[in-house]
Amino acid sequence: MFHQQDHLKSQLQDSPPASRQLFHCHECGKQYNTQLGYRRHLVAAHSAAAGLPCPEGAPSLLEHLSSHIDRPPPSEANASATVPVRERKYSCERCDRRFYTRKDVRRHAVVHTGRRDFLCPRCAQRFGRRDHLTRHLKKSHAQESRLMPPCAPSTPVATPSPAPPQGSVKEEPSPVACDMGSVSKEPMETFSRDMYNSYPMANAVPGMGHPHGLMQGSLSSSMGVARHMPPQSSHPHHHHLQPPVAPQQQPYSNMARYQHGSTSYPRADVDSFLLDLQSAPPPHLGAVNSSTSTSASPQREVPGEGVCAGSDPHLLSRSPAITSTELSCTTNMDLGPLLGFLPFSLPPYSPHMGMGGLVMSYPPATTTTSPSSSSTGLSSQAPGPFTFFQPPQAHVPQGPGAHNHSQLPQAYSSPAMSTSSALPHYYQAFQQ
DNA sequence: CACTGCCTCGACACATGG
DNA sequence: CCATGTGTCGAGGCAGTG
Repeated sequence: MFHQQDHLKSQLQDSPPASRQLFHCHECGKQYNTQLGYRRHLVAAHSAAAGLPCPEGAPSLLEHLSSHIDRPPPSEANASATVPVRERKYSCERCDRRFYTRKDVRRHAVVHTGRRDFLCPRCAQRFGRRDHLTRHLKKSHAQESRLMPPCAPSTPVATPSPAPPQGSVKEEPSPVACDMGSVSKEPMETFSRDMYNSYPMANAVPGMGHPHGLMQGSLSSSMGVARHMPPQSSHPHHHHLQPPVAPQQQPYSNMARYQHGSTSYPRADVDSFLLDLQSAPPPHLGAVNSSTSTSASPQREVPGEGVCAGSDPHLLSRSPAITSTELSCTTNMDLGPLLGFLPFSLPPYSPHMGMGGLVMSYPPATTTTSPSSSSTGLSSQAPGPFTFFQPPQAHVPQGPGAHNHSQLPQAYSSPAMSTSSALPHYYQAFQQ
């Protein structure tokens, strides 16, 4: 019936996934980065010409589809005679929404909890579901991912963590999922895991209202990305581990988290977050130790990370100090060692730095002039923990083009060195 | 049955041109 | 300023797998 859709379907199947493929409109030659964009174009521009109009007279595809609501598909019309009509017999206790399966209800719970345990290692954006993060990585960071050297999946390096990755909390998926371990089928994903694994982050702080909402620290570690606690948490622990970053960096990382504030984050959430920025206490490792040692388990990500770290030449080439730190981090949350190995002193805490979330920053020099500093292409994007922690002086405002954007994940670029063109508008809004 | 991931749609934000 | 086009994300449906 919908020739265009069939066409699209076949085209999608032919297209390699996980890459930023283009969707070409054979009618007008237009290209789209997303399937949705292409489909919308088809519906809007070629539906009439292609004979898409529904036989029933629906003016648009969407309207046509809506006409089928509560009606079995034509192909199943006959079968429906013998198959009882499905009903949404599982309802959400908090909103009375109904679903076809219980797992859908559980997954739906995230809507109420507001938890966003899946953090993008590249832009610090958070997602409530793993598949959302996966999709985000594929869509938004596909190109960056391709620069990453594939992580040998068959190279078992790290000792699998005994702790089940996500099992503790079923109703509310633990942040652990961030390890992306199960998603590591592509270079990009491999990179993600690397990001997660380098350093454990301070996690749940007692009384923070995030019992299991541990931001598996590993993620932010190598990337220097702050693993933000869910909005509910009024005391982000990420400030426990505060790398010396330019004042603007933190706002940026936080900002990324709220880039879709209007829809993704309730106003209150944003407000509370801003409050955190202003009231965040100086990094305090002690708090981290005491609070994290019993809670969550950043270690959970260890397995995935270990694998990557072990198989990734880039990671192997890192400083031994880092390696040892990582190892220690995998077993406990004591961040003392973590900070101890830092080659530089942490900058004095400043409210302007916001919650000390770890923020990844690319050293202007290394990222722009020596992408090959490390043995792998990944180096240019994931130069290693040390490179992410830039001495304050490194963040000197630079003119546009001061660094090569094509080789860097824009999101990771230090705001200080980022030009207005390097970041989406909503990112820029946070750079003030 | 639970977990995972893909597909799809709706909503929103942003960019651009009139 | 507004309309339009496009990209992205939240969320639900559902199939595959163990």
